[in-house]
Amino acid sequence: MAPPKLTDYERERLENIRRNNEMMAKLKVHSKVSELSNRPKVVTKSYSVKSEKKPKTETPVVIRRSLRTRGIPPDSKGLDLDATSDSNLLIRNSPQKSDSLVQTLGPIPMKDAYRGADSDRSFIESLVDVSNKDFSEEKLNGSVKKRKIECSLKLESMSLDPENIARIVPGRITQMKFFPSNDRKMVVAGNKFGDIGFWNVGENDVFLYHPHQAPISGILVQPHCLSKIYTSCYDGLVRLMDVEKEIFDMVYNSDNCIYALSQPKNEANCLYFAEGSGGLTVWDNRIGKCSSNLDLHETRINTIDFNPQSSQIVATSSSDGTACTWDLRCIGESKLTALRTFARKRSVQSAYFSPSGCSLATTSMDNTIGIYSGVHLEDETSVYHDNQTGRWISTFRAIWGWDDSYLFVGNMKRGVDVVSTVQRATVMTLQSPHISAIPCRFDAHSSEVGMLAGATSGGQVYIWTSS
DNA sequence: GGTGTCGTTATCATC
DNA sequence: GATGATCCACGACACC
Repeated sequence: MAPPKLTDYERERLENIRRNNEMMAKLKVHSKVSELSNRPKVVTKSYSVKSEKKPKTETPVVIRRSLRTRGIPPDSKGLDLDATSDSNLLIRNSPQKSDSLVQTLGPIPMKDAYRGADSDRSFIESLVDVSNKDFSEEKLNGSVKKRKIECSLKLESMSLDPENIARIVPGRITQMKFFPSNDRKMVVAGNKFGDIGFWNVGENDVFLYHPHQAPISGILVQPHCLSKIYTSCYDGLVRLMDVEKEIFDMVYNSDNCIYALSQPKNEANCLYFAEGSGGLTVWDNRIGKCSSNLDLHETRINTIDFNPQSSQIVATSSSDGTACTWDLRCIGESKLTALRTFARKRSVQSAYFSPSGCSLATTSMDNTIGIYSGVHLEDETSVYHDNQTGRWISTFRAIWGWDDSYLFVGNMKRGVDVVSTVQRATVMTLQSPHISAIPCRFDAHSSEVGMLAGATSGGQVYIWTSS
């Protein structure tokens, strides 16, 4: 088959991509964190390219738009799996679709997605090893053991060791998670370009992959099999990174953006993702199909969170200005109605259940953090918090710590505000001279009390620890 | 009510 | 230290 004819514009962009890839290789994305952290000043300076000319453009952002949003009637021919003829793919700043730049549908070998200069073999083998080890121990101890956390967090003891700072991906981090492992302190982060980076906290190596073409909207490390990691993306795809098979498999492909990804505890068979304008899609892995497609909100759903005590109860937050709780047992009814609706004055960026499942915390663009408690979450408290992040910083989302006492949320002065649910106020701010940007996305380690990861729009991850 | 435009915000590489 | 590029979040506003 003859190669597609390219316009000057497309040739220029391909050349940019090639230069970009060369730069990433020379940068040694598989880099030494020590090089970053040994600097006398803040670590953000460390990603600069020494004697390298940076390409002007990054990998193009492929945006999917639904037929509905483009005012086109539904396609009667169904999904066209030939990427080169997929008219739903638009390249930003490009007036026409480009055959060479559209995303790959189907599985991508990890070796093709890898962006590091050195081999990722050690990373792959260690992840497979630790996954098997964790799984065997779990089987020995009786499966699905719920790990009880003795929570005795002293906020004052939380500190930021410069060794625990790394730039994991280029550009803005949109999602970041700890591996749900008791002994492994591994962080995985996704950025706006569709990259996924891995960092073993404290170690030197960072491993970067490029499985998606647009902002990463969800990362799910399977708790009972750490070598399987689901990712969702604005490009409309859900992928499964299977480290044993060494591929990024394609699970789901949509014309709509996917804004969030979630899964109930101990329920590996189903995936829930926020699709398009207010939709919640339920994907059943056993049959490889959607089992439900629910229209829950007027506009995009930003987060999906399951109640830790009841996997049938889920909370959604939406840009329509509400957070809602839902009972999925009623999913068969003609129209699912919310158990409760929590109305805010502006869009709601997150709604998370507390570790006990007894409270719900929302973060909204109306500059509040809402805390709901009581048997039916009827008791409402609003704590003022400046959530005006603008377009360059990922929106703030207050997360719970290791019990129902505290919430952690970034602030515009490069600190981490700690909100006490008892005092109903911000009681402390974690700060450090080592922080060079605003930490906007957070995750609390599942078993290590006091280990909190914060991610920035510059690709850095900061790990606070408690002594 | 729907659509389009614009202002706001921070980070980082380059000069 | 100053400057320019970034660009898919959101809300205000104008216009139809």
